[in-house]
Amino acid sequence: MSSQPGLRMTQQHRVILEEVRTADSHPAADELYERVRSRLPRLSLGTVYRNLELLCQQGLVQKIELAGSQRRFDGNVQAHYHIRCVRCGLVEDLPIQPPDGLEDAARAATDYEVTGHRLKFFGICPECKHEAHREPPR
Amino acid sequence: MSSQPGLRMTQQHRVILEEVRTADSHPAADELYERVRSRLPRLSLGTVYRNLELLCQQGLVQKIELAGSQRRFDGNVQAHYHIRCVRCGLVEDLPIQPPDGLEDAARAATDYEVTGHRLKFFGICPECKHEAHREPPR
DNA sequence: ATAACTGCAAACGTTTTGCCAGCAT
DNA sequence: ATGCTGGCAAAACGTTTGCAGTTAT
Repeated sequence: MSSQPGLRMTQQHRVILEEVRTADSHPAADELYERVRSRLPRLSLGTVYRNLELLCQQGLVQKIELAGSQRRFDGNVQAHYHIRCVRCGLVEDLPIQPPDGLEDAARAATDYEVTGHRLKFFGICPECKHEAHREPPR
Repeated sequence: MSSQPGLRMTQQHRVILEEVRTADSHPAADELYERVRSRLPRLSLGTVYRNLELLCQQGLVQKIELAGSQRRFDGNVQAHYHIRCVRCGLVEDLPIQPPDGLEDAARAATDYEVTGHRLKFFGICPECKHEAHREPPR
């Protein structure tokens, strides 16, 4: 891997990637920071952000954009959708197929050169359904 | 309108709503701040945020979440999708229908109580297609 | 009198940046 | 020697909050 000119695969780079990939939830930068710090205690938060940005550019990690709250990251770069619990903020993968002809419908409706889409569902996770009353995410 | 107990329709409230609705693009809070300030020069940015929050709660305005950049607001609260230009950041409405059975497919794939979804397309707007090289959004 | 709202400024949390040292090439 | 990278700390950014004064009920 890492074939771009002048790109070094450092320890930090590798460990951060490993941790995004092994995280069960879709971690935010500061959660990742904690996780990686247990392996590289001198790591700085700035480095986490810098490396996540690099990993995204290399297509090894995906940003999950949800403005207003924190950005989250996903080590699974296959096309897939997410569902987010509106109570606790948890984000999970949702293994469903892209609807047929979705982007074609978009192309028919606009002059944009359509390059992709993002589909996110909202709902209440099983745990929150049962724990009736909880603190909202933020 | 405005029938909740203890909710006042102030000048700021009304003008902010008018400006979200008349804005051609989907404005961010600070763009709105500028627009409204040309009509109410002493208005503060805090008031813009507070009123946008109220307007969202009343269902008169919709937040468009795109983390990493700013939050944007939409005076059109009908169900509709958006397309965003990956070069210049412009957000426009996209008048297509929700795919049939989309949320049902999600329900089948998860234990969440699915309450909604958000679908956003990405692409390159006609203007950017022609102006070949431009500054990226941020 | 009470409660809702405003302007202003300070505080907040997240992300980005500048700087200098270290290390791989 | 060069240049990418890291740690650290400061800055920047968008957003929220506390406060004191104002206005409508």
